[in-house]
Amino acid sequence: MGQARFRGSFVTAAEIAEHAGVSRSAVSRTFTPGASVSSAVRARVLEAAGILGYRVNRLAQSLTNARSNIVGLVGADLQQPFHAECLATLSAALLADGFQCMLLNAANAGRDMGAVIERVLEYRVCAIVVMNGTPSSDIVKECLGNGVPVILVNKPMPGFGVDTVVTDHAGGGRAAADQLLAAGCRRLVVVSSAARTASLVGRLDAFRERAAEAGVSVRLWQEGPTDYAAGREAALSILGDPVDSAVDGAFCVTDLLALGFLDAARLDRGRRVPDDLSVIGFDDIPQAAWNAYQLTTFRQPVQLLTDQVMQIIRQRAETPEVPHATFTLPATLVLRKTVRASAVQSGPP
Amino acid sequence: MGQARFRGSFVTAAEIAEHAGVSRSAVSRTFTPGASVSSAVRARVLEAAGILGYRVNRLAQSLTNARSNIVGLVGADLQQPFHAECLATLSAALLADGFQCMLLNAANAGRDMGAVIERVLEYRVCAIVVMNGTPSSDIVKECLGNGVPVILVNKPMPGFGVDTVVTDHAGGGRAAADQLLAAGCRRLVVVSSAARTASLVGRLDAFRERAAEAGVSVRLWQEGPTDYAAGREAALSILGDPVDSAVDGAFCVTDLLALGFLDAARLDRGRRVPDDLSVIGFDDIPQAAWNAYQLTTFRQPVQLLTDQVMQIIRQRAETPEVPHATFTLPATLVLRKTVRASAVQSGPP
DNA sequence: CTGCGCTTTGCACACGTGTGCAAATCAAGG
DNA sequence: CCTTGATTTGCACACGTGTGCAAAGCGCAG
Repeated sequence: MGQARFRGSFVTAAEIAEHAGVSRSAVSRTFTPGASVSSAVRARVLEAAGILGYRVNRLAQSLTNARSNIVGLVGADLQQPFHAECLATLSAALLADGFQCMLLNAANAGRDMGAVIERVLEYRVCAIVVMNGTPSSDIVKECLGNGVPVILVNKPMPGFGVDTVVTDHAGGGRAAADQLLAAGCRRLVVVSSAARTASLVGRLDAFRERAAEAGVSVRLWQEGPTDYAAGREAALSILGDPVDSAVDGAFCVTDLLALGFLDAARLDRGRRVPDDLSVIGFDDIPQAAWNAYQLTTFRQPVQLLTDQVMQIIRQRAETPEVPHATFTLPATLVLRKTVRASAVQSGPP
Repeated sequence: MGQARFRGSFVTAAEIAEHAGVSRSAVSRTFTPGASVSSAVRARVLEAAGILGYRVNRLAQSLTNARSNIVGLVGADLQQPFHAECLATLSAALLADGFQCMLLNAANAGRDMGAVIERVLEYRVCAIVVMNGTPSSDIVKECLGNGVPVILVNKPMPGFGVDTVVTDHAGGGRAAADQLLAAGCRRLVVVSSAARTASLVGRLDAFRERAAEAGVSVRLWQEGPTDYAAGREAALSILGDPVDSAVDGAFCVTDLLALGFLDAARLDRGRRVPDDLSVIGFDDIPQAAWNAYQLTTFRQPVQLLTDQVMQIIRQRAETPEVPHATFTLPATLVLRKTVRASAVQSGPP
């Protein structure tokens, strides 16, 4: 390759044109699919581009289009298994479809998730996907006002002009109650966190409702963050309590909570799972399948969620005016070994 | 706010200028720190910008600078706990320092990690950070030729004009051997994967070397991927083998391997850890601290690695010509409960 | 050879911003 | 009032690209 590669700055189309003895337009057209260039010119341009190491400048390119093909990906707690899986899946899908993704880590942001969204707006992103967390309505309005579609994952904001892709949390919550009831559990507890997230509340409420229908009351735990340690705290407290310690079924609204709950129940409180106590989680993070846990849980359809998000992005790119919608995708039960087999369905007659 | 916010496209500086009755230069200078604008003009510009919802177009801005303040973040296996932690920490640090990060998920890329790097070069990134995986030397040369600094994490490429930030894998490997030997283990195994990554090999070789110095031979396992299931496979095979089943100390070069190894050793092969068998991991992923495992391991200094990366980026932004270097940061032993306490240091006389 | 239609090429403008340079304005001292 | 110096303002250009439009080239039938 040419020595020009080590000049310390990027090569422009004009330099390629000069080197190939053609006009700059010819260079531009060579790299524009469907443009009209003779094969002779195209060949000379490509040769020069190869020698000099030319790469089209997307910044300049996006300037004329008034929009880049960058998608802003907003999320918090990225190191958490479920969020990491969403991020990995989404970013892979975006790249595969020719988009670039800008990652907006709203970790230390707390309530000012808007601050990071504001910053990515400056890059004229063609869409913003909020993987978790709650953006303020002001910043959402600003995005929409600038023609940037906003796609929320697991965070319904009805009537806001956004597209929403959610797991059927309520369906999962109901099914969780059904499982525990079928397993014969009659002293139930639902373990959540202090975060009143729509997805967590959706699971929780549906669970309680179903249990109520069956005439079973449910102890409620909603304290601390949504992580392993909080799950442990819950189990230590509940199973150590003279009144509540008789619980025989726990629905933890998150796998992380469930795994912490399991560890404390077994190791600190001496419960046998599933013989003394059945436990169900939600998300199906990789760790739930580990042999030390074998957690029965509900799998969020991450791939389907991602596919739907991609479809919305493509859709809005060409037809921005299509009405906004909410897409609900089912959570599927993953039967492992933390729920007692119900006598009726597993035992032979 | 004004109705103009719902026009469906971005507002330009020219429109602000017209609305405020000033020149476009005045608008530009208002948003350029240190530029010369009277407070009266600035106030009118800011008011108009607030009403119309103006955001400077970074794409156009970067056009003149010939460089954006976007940093390319390249990595594979993003959903893996250690990589997710690196990603979360790095992206947070970049945002805090005023950079934007473009995420390049090389997941399905296999060997063509170069393809994603090529694409991000088109955005005139001001640096590329490779969190894991191995970029081809060609693509690295192209980055450097275009004046884009390349920073490799845990992946030394000496003599390539790149900056490198690595954990002291060899130091960790040696210390791991010391720990197991001090615990009285004499039949050692080191569990790795088929991936001959520099970091994994570094840990492995140092461990074997130290063991050899002590006159202890080490069984070597290097099969499959670097994940939980592979760790399980290793334990099932090794501890089921009539010859090798007497091993009493295992160094797994990754926590994921270690946790799989632990589960299979305890649950499938009936070993008591640490009484029958001591296990050490590497990385200190969050799951290693969970009560079901309490894995003794080595913590990679993710925050220090990140700090160092940020320092290099800032450094190269202002002084590109500074010589390239490799920064080695220590791994720290995290003592938990999977290594038998050595009689000499813990028992009273 | 001429005329016609199609393909290819180059010119010139647009995109939105930063900034050097000169003009204009302002403050202050004589 | 004038003069001097400092500050502010606007003009015009540059950044690198895509593309409409007209000119030019080419192939082919008449």
